Amino acid sequence: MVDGDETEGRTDRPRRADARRNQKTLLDAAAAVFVRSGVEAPVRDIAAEAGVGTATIYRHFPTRADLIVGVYRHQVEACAAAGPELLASSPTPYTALARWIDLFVDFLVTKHGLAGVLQSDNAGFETLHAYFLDRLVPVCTDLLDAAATAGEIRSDLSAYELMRGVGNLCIGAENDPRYDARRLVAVLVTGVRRTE
Amino acid sequence: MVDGDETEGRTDRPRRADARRNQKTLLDAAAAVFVRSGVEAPVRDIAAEAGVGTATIYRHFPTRADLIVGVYRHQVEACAAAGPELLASSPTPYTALARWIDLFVDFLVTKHGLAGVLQSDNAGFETLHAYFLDRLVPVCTDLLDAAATAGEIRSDLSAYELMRGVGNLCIGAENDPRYDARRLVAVLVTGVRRTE
DNA sequence: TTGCTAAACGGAACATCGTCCCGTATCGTC
DNA sequence: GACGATACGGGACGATGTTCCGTTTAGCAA
Repeated sequence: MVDGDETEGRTDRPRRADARRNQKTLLDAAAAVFVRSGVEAPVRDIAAEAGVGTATIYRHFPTRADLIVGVYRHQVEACAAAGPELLASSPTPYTALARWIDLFVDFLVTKHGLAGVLQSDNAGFETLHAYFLDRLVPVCTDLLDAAATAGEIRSDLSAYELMRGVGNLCIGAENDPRYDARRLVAVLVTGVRRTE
Repeated sequence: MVDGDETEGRTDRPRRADARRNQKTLLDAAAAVFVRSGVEAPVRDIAAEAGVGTATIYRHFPTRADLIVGVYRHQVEACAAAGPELLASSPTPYTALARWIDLFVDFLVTKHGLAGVLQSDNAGFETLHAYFLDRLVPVCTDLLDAAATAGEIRSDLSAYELMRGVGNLCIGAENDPRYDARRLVAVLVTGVRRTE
């Protein structure tokens, strides 16, 4: 697999050196602005931070989703990789599932507004939604299946639904001291446990 | 309590007859547009539907939140009123809680985008958030307290958190057949049950 | 080294949307 | 019927996403 090839419709490696440099600059700038102003920061702000024109952003990242994916890809991949590891190292599959979801929640709540935009019905974010799903749902499915096989959890819940639920619970968690997304997710995860 | 007086900073009854008529017209138009295009429909669309200028909307409803509250007030009030009734008519407080939450979820998932906007960190929606909270959190608190007193549920969860969690789970539920908010909420509610 | 071309760039231009302003029309009263 | 306060409409303004187009530049070849 060539380096520039990412997920399906993704931006590939530009031919010219300056363009490659700019792509990196943009990712760094976007990361900085995302931390400061959230993932919905104006395109102009990101362009200014990077010291480039707005069109340059659109050339490298046709949609904001592509930019977000670019910025967070490594962490998403790490999360995906953690699934099998946890399954191997945890006492029971259910424990692995719970720990993995904790990881996912930690990731989401530290990214300003990411959970919200993940669920936004705004056009142009399907790519983002799709990337997260493609990458993480299979991992979650494995964890879920293992726990179900072990008889630890109810089996009428799909990984997709669980992940959507967890993601939704993380929305708006970063700026409300009265709302602790981690606790709510813990309650949800308790709820998937087989009750008998 | 006088009719025109609503929740705190709310719009009061206009003096002139045409203005009163317009207020009603606007509520009807907004309701229609909300159904068609969701609660985030452009102000201009609502104005067009009502056959008035955009300024007229702002005069009657300074923020979009005021308009949304106006449209859904009756249903929110009904939901609030249902709390004590369910508590009286249900076999156990936990059952009442579960049923009441079902009611709330039914309300949310049938209103395009309402759950999303309820949780939007967008300025101008605090009024909406506040109205829902002021009206429903006390009701939920009573149900929660009753169930906690009966020893049916864990007691480390506030009504605020629970309602936020339920609201979040309803986000984006209307246009995704793979995601059943009701089921996820049911899982969450199962999770609050005392497990032992 | 120099010259050429495609790639890449920047910023202005355009579209959309929320919000506000101001000149005009209308209601309700005297 | 006239007058003043109330309400109205639509255009103006600012912010933001997106696209267009004239200009610059990297990379290659002569």
